Amino acid sequence: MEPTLKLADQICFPVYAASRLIIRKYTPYLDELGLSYPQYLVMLVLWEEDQVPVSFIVQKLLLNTNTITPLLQRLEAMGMLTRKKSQHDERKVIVSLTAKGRKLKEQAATIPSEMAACLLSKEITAADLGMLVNKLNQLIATLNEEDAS
Amino acid sequence: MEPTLKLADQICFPVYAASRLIIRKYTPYLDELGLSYPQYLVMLVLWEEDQVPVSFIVQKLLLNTNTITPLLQRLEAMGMLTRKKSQHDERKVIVSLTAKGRKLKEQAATIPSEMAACLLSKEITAADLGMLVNKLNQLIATLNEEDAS
DNA sequence: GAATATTATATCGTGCGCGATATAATATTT
DNA sequence: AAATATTATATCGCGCACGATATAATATTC
Repeated sequence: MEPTLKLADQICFPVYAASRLIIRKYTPYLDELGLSYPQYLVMLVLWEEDQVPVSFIVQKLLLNTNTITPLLQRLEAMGMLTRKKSQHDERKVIVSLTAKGRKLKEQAATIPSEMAACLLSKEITAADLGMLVNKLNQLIATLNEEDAS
Repeated sequence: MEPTLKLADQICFPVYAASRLIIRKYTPYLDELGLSYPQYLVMLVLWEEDQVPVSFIVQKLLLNTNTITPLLQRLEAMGMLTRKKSQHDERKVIVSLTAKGRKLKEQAATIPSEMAACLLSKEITAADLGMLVNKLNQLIATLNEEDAS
């Protein structure tokens, strides 16, 4: 398929639109937790691994500190986490969940399966979704390694 | 694959991250045109069909007027388009390209193939991209029709 | 045809995303 | 060990996205 200036032909727009629509679909569930979508992503990272430097979250979410720092400051103000300078290297800031932040994981436990149900349809099976995740992760890897150079 | 609270397992994050990384990759090309990515999308719509109401662009890009109106105002200030009330229905605002806006299409003509080249790799073929576009469009259709209800 | 509902667009406030820049701490070089 | 470079995080400014609300024009109902 020769790429053209038509909206539907390009990969960029479907990915961009799907991202926004999926996030919209998450919103009612996340409202119950009092989290925005990016805040939810930060919590997902910390629920997997706690007491990590800011750089770890930056790397996982493929965002920069100019986005992550304000996000963490808001989550700190909400009482979900703490930010404290590392003793070994005072440049690093270690992010740790509070009890409240850890507790929230239980409340979030049902979200993934509820969301998966929202995305399935006659045209999109669970296998399709798995394949999509797979190919998108390869695409991300390609785009990300070029960045490093 | 049973959905879990792990970042990598869910569809949401890969789509979100891929969207941002693809847009980042567009940026140097769009800088030459003096356009942001959302502004580029508006121009893509108008290059396909000119003299359309705001609602047409809203529908094509799956955005709302609270995003589109300021976007159009900036593009108008840049001299790319004009906004004029419809004579038949004064609620509608008709968006039309200026000569400058039409002219920009020529300069943008090389972007799609340049971008496609950026996204291809050992792991991602042109056929993969085609399939991705296809499945994402189905996903968008599913998410969008539920909205309408 | 006056009252009400609907439609189309605009405005406002908040939280991202990100390029550019700043700052402070550690590493490296000389 | 003083000068320089690098690393880790933070700040600033601007343009999206979007929920909530406003406003004006047309349609519909009574």
